Amino acid sequence: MMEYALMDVREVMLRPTTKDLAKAAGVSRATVDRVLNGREGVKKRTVDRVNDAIQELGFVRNIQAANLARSQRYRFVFALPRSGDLFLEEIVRHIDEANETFATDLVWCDVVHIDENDPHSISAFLATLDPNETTGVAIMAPESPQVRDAIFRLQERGVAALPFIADQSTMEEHWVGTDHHAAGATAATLIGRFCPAPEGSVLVISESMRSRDSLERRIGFDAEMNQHSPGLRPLPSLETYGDEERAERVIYNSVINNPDLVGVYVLSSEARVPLTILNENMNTDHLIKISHERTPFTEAALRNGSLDAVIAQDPGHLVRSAVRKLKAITDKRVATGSQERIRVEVLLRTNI
Amino acid sequence: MMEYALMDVREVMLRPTTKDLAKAAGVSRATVDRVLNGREGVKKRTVDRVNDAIQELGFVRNIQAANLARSQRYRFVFALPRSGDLFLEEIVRHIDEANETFATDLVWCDVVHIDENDPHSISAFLATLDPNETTGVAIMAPESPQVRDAIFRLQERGVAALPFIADQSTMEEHWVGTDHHAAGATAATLIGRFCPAPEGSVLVISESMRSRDSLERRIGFDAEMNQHSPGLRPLPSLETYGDEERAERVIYNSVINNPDLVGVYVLSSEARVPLTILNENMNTDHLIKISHERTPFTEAALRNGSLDAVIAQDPGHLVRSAVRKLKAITDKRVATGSQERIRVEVLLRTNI
DNA sequence: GTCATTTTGAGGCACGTGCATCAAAAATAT
DNA sequence: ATATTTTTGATGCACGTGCCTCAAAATGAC
Repeated sequence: MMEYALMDVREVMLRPTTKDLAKAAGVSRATVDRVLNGREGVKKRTVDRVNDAIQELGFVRNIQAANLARSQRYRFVFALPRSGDLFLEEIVRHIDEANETFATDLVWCDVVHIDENDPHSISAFLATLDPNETTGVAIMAPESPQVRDAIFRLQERGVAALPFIADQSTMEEHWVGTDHHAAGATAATLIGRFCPAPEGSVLVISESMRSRDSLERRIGFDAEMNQHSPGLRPLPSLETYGDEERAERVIYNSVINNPDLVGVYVLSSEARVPLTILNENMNTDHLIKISHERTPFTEAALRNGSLDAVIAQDPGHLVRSAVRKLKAITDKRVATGSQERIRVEVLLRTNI
Repeated sequence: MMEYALMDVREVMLRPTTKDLAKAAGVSRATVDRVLNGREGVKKRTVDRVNDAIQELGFVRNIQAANLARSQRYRFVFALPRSGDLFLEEIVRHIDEANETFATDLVWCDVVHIDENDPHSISAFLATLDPNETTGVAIMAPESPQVRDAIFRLQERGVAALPFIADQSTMEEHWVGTDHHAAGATAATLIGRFCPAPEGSVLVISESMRSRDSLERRIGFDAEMNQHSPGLRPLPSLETYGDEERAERVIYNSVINNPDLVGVYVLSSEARVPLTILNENMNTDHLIKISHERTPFTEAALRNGSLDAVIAQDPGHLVRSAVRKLKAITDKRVATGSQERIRVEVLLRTNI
């Protein structure tokens, strides 16, 4: 067949340079430079001529060379909540890994811990960032007017900003995270299909229902339950507020008061506390249990069967996607492609 | 709290250059160049001194600058089977997308179709590749001595080679794909848990069982079934050989002869033919059906409920990982990090 | 027309590395 | 010691772009 013989003998198509652009547009390299970098003092007619030439030649700026020329380095800050959360630990671990992955791209990331419940201090922190030493910030913080304004001012000063995992509704084009509604719905699908009996009530446990992602997961969960598992009855969300004693009390009460319990959905990213309570103090082997995020704890729980499924977002992917997006913003590119969509992953014992 | 005030005031740590290296090692830049690029005629003592300095300074070569200097470009070839397979079409689509994603890295990928069943022609094709115009090849072809040897000769000529999706057992360090055993086991887990009844037989359909991945999936599937769903009885694999008439005949017979059928597992990446046969000609709504790979067909089937789950590997991720690995081999780096592990994904209606 | 102003061109250095040449120094052989 | 060979240094250009300066040309105002 030898079909490969028909392959394009690709004459080594060199990419056009600014020199080629200048020649094609009939201007000097200095003018090309002025247009490319948006400098003042170029007549509209000339700008158009250059842009036409860009189109015609399919010119793409060689970013490596540009970065070299201006010794550009990227220094990104991840502003994360201070917390013992295992999921956050994973995130930090992957930021370290990203520092190796992106070393050749001259990217360096630092982690700074913020007080997620104090919008004022977050805003103050963002105000301290100097565009000369910080290229961009990935911010994981709940929405608030102060934070929103601080992000806005940050961008005006020329620092790229990107909501990270927790979303800021004002800038939905730019953010990194999963579709919480779909995640909740997927938890519902799994509980619905894993339950041997079509009837019973389902416990929903969360650290808090104040954040937008918790609410959206809950809405997705309920919608899916109602529509496809009408026999199952999701109970009102139990909130633990990160307090173990309180968690133990409310969970215990709820299990006692709902003898028809068939499943448990731990909605927040910290699954260890509620699951430990359920497994150690009560006989809940027969319950279908689903939680969020891959951590050493949830992995072990999947393996030993005390957890039936985990809905996860890949922390490494989240971090890398954030870095790529911040880099794209800095380079004034559009971060493109399916690569930046964070999947709602389903983890079972067999595909950890 | 102002914890951020404690943050490292990072004096803009510039990465050391070859100049710094030369000074630290007490040699000239020319000698540093000789050592870095493994040229002849440098005394062992001097080589050691330079390497010590590299360690000490933590020198990392600036690949962008290096590529610029030698106008390096990467041209990779994806050698894929010729076929109307929807999964392959997705792969090709993502190669196109990767050409945009990696444009700024001076990477270009071409697709070449090979005859997967003719090792001789594959070997002949690989022999035509000129290192001057082809930097590396991702090869999706079943194992065979001819192909193995051709890959070996290719590498000797200085062309990077990477088994793609289909694995070559001789080079397991370098390959891109999923753990087939885990994929099969995951299919078994899902069928086991989705089935309302704990008893019955399960149909396993494949285009062919000659390839290693099919065998491994089957082994993983059976092992998981035996251990965790002892009541379910997986039937011997039905092979369609890509022949629709044959497929219709064998599937029809199997459904008739096994009235206790509770589930179907379509093992190969082409799910359209068997699923269409099942859905159109027989009443199989009550069966749990699972297949592989995300394609427009499987997506639609998940949405309309005619398919219960899809075990998938992200085609975009596969392609990008292959590109990154080929690039790393070319740059003589080690492709590092969790990023290169291809996950066994579970797709349900709610997380497509 | 002259003058001021805006727009453009020409040229050069820098970024960090690869690669080449030629001379100087050091090591080794005779 | 001298001749030969091996090892090292000095230097310079190239890659594609950013950024700077100074002069030339074009344009507009009067």
